[in-house]
Amino acid sequence: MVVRQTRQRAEILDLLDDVDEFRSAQQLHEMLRTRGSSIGLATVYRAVQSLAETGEVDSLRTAEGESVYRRCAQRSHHHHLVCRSCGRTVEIDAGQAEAWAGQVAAAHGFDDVDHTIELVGTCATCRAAG
Amino acid sequence: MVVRQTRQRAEILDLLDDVDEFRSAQQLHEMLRTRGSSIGLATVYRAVQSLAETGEVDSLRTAEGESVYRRCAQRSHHHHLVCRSCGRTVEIDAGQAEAWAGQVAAAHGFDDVDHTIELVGTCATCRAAG
DNA sequence: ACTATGATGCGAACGACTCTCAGGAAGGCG
DNA sequence: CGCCTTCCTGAGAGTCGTTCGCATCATAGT
Repeated sequence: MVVRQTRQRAEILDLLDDVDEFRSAQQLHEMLRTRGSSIGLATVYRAVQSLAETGEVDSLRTAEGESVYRRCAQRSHHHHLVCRSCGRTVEIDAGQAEAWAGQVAAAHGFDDVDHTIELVGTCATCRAAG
Repeated sequence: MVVRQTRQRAEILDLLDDVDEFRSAQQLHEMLRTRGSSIGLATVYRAVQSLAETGEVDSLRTAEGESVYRRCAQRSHHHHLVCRSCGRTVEIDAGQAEAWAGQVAAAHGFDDVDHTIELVGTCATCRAAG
């Protein structure tokens, strides 16, 4: 057996289905506690990490260095355009940017190149709201 | 007066001139101590932060969430291609990728878009070395 | 030189995250 | 259905990078 089906993992996946923004393990833990769950913080950290490893959730690091998680619609590789104000997230395909990255890397003799590409801006709604 | 010229800041800039790879505040502190400096860790953190704010050094976050700093040749905006093995760093211009980012953001109604674009790979030397 | 004010260095504090370990519960087996 | 192995859980302690508080120091304008 590889990954055991537990109440806690189910609770986390349920919660992530209800949330559209990237959330930290701490936020998820607090939200679950508020919902009446007795889940522990360490468990949230462990679950969210293993979910990220298997690709069931996406993770990235905020500018402050905190890891945040989100259940994305796209299961395949993609990137994000996040609103710095409300957290609204758009999943984007970065084919062009990745092609460019590959070229640049090859031009300098680099192999096995990983890329980090994330976009943060202010969405139309938040701009209108001031 | 805005930024005072101190022995410690000078030591840090001198050190950064001698180093080509991105280094953490802790590493810089240890290197300075080894060189005989009596500089404090907090001072290194403070100096390196303000230098990053004024653009005198570049900073980025490692996958582990640690902040690392480097004095780059290019003073203008640029990105990095870093060797995951030896830390060798190439400064790259990401005009294409940035244009793409601007388009994608505009297409989704986002404004004031910041981008994070970093490339990590294995350089030719390290690949040859196995 | 004199002084105002930013900078320093130390240790304590902080926050995100991980580890330890005893108890609990999946899930395969008979 | 009950048993047993093994993995998972929860609480608290610990780790690690970073920041804060504060007394002292030193830079740079007068």
